[in-house]
Amino acid sequence: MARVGLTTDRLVRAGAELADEVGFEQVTVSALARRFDVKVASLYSHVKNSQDLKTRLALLALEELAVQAADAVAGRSGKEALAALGNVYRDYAHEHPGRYAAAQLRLDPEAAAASAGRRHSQMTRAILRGYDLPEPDQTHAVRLLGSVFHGYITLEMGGGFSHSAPDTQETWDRTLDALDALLRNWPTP
Amino acid sequence: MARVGLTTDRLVRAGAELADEVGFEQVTVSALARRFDVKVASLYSHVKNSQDLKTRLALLALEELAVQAADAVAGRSGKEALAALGNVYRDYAHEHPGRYAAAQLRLDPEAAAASAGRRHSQMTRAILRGYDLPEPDQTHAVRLLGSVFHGYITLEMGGGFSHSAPDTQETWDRTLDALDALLRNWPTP
DNA sequence: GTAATTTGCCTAAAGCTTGTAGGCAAATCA
DNA sequence: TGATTTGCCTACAAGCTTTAGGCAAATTAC
Repeated sequence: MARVGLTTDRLVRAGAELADEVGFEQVTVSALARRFDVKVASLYSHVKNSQDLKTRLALLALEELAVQAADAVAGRSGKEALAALGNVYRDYAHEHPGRYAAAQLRLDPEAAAASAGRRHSQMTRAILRGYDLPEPDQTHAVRLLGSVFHGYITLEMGGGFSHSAPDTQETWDRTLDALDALLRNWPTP
Repeated sequence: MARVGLTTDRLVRAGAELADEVGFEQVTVSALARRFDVKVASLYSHVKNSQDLKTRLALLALEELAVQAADAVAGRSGKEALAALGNVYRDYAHEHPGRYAAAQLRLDPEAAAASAGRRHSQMTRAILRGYDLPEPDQTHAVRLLGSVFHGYITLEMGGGFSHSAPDTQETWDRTLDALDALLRNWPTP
């Protein structure tokens, strides 16, 4: 019996490809075994269970996103930085829909702590330096930006904006304009 | 063999309760049969298949949400209307997490057309009457509001805002303030 | 009120998924 | 070359989905 050379890492990377091809929901231990032409039980030496596999996919996606986000934000500020960060998320979701879905998986506290999650919020916080918001408004703004980016991408990819003009790219551009304007004129009650 | 009196409607309503209790993902034909103390195959006379059941749950949730939204918006305008609409979505998600998740199900075109989806976007559009935006900005704003509401609720419920002060109610209030300010000073390039 | 028809829930069975236990052979190490 | 570790295997149990066909309860007709 020839050995295929399975490793946790190869499984996770193949799982990510599979997710992008057929959707995160369809990533199963069975499907992954099929892809390596190997029996299902063989995977359980490398991955604890289905949940473990999905968590690893989420961590991979969060990590990839954090790297790209850091690169995009570096050396930019103000609206340029804002747009760069938003585009990273949106482009990643379009290019890797399965991975992006994986990144939304609800992680248990330990996994969340070990994830790139904190780097993401700090990236957003870094952008806000250009807008000079005092605390706690800065935290509110971080959450608002996260909401808009994530909500927009989810609705756009879910077809929520289909069936109506104008096209979504224009709305995205105007959304970034709107966020920039909002941050520059942040309301203080 | 006593008959339980299954109907499609009772199944869907029970499915909605089940979804709120254990999560939309855990709503299965099996679990529903168990809840009625009936054999699994019996459900297939009332529901085409698992997908059909989930679609019906989504339509129920969209309908309930549309009714509540219409009621909340009626007789209000401006920021009051904006907050009322946002609160309907957010409160519904907190009270009926499973149903809210169901409402996010991607529907096939026919189901989408028969859904309350259009009423939702028209409700948002109605709110914008108080802000006097010209087309196509109005459409952009509809999409932006949808993104913020949906994104915020998803992140809040997914625990994305946990582990950090201040509390989410405050951020929500400030988010509504920010959206109101943004719509009153909508940037035109 | 009884007979005929419809309808509701049943048993049975196949196929797919997750997960565990134990085994044999290939790779690695002494 | 022999001993040990490791990788993928077979076998099996249990849960979910879906279809086919059957019997009995409810409904309708006479």
